[in-house]
Amino acid sequence: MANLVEEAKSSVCAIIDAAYKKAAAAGELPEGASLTGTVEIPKDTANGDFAANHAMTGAKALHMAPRKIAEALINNMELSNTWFVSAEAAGPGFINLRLGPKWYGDVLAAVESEGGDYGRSAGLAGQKIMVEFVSANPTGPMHMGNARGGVLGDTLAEVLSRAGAEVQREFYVNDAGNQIAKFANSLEARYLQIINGEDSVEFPEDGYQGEDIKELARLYYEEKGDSAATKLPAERRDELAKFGLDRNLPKMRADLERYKISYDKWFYESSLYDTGYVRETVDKLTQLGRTYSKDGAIWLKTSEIIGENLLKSGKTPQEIEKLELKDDVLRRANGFYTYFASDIAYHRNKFEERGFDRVINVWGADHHGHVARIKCAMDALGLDGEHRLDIVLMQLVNLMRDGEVVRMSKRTGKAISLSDLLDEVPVDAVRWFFNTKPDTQMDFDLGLAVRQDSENPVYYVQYAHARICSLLANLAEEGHAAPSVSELDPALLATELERELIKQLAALPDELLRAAAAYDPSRVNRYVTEVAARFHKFYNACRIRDAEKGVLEARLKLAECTGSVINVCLGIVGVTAPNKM
RNA sequence: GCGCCUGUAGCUCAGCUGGAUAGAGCGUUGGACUCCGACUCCAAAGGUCGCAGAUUCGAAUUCUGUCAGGCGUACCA
Repeated sequence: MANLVEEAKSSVCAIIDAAYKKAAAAGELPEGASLTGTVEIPKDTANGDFAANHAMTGAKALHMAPRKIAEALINNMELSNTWFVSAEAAGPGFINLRLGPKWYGDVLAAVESEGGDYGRSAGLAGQKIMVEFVSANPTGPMHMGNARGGVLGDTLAEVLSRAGAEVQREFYVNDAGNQIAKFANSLEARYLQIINGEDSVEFPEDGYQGEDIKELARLYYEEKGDSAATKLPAERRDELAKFGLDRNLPKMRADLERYKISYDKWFYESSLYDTGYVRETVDKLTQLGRTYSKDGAIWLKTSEIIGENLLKSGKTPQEIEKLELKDDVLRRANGFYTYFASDIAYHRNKFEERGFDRVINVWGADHHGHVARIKCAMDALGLDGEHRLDIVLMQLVNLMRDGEVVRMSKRTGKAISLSDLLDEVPVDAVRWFFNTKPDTQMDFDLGLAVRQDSENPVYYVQYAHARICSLLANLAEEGHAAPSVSELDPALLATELERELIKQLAALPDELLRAAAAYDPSRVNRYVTEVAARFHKFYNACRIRDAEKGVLEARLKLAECTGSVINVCLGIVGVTAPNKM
């Protein structure tokens, strides 16, 4: 679990701290101040491998010019027995330090010894986190939004896990409530139309228009004949809905599997009703004084709860007034609970019954009106939704065909489903493509996707991996195996390109921590693309086969470590790392 | 109206906790294997960081205002 970048940065701070004490003792700098600052990696390596700004931030406290402070610190700096070989003052007062061979060797040693676990850290150790994603409506096939959400959720979960958290992936099956009633009504209409003719039954106005509904009704008819036509409508609808879900859910599972997503748990909304948990949760809110009755319905005092939170965070009553907060119905006048009520119960279950410290939901941006409400409901239950429930809102995907937007609606019947997409575009390309920052809108042009061969950076990265594999295989045949790091002299990796590549390998642990902290797994794409780029540059400029034995082996080792890191990263994104292409 | 998200090169996007001359890919133009995989590499051209103020040694980054686009604002889910 080594993080050589972090360790080097702390080392810089310690070195500067020691230098300050020595300089103060020698009377070169005023005593009694504590020098703090940040250490960063300069864009331009002409400015060293690490740059510290301690002299600049300390200028006021020491009443001296930053540049003078930097010089005094450097004069009193002890670099022997550190990773660094030189330090110099630069620019307005930066202290720039340069790494020596030992550090580069230590990076390769970490990659070698940790292998597939390289990049893991303990930053989130002890945290039990749930990532709930996709949770597509089981009444129809999954669409492009689900495709994006699937990659985001799955990759985010992986990144959190590698940052040390205990992560569970969950799919919430909305197999209850109003949309299931609509599903049943639609199936019933199609079924009766098959038996009695198109015009015999009017299709429900808010029904699901899709071809898949007709298909399910047809399947049911083929299996059961017209036996259900004479049954009581309620019984018939229940049977049809069950039939539909029993076919849709396994298909979803299979599509997701093909997409390389597997869940730890499929959680059924209906179970919350079966056990009375929804009612109990609403009752609890009532006992807490957070509901009221009006027009025959039960309402949650959303505006009151959110208002209290905003007051605490420093908003004025006037500002809150302007937001025109509204309350929400939990139980309708007809006696049925709303989706909101069951969602509150579901989230309460995640925290109270299953003990997650943190819960992350990946939602489409069209659900964002729901975010504040569900958090506030958790607050009302004393579950601190504000801090423990995070919603990743993902902007929707515009599906394009021939430059025109295709509307993604289940009801138009024209939507391109996830399985259609995977028929047209390789899984590797789709997973890579959808692993982008959640909050940007994106267009997905099917025509473009098909010819996404050489244009897609995923192939660039995969090519680097294949190249490394074949290099290792070829040289092994010639009797050159990569030695263990302990057997090679890292000083032989002396060119700028080799060192740039090693520095990039060293950055993985930090990169994964940042991706986890920002809920932005797309950082892995950019990171590994840069690994591949630096490898290609190195490979192009540094011959391996014809080099002197020590150099050859050191470079071979570097290639092997690079391949290992690429393999780890592609694994996180869910993309294959081929040995040849 | 109100709220959330987004405006950086022709296109798609990076840009860390405010740091040094704002970067990459694609596209365009030109170049590099008799050589470990040319699905690669090198180079050039391309910028009012939406706009206007404020904060400070220093702003694409923070704050305020403003313009543009997306989404939301149901006894739907």
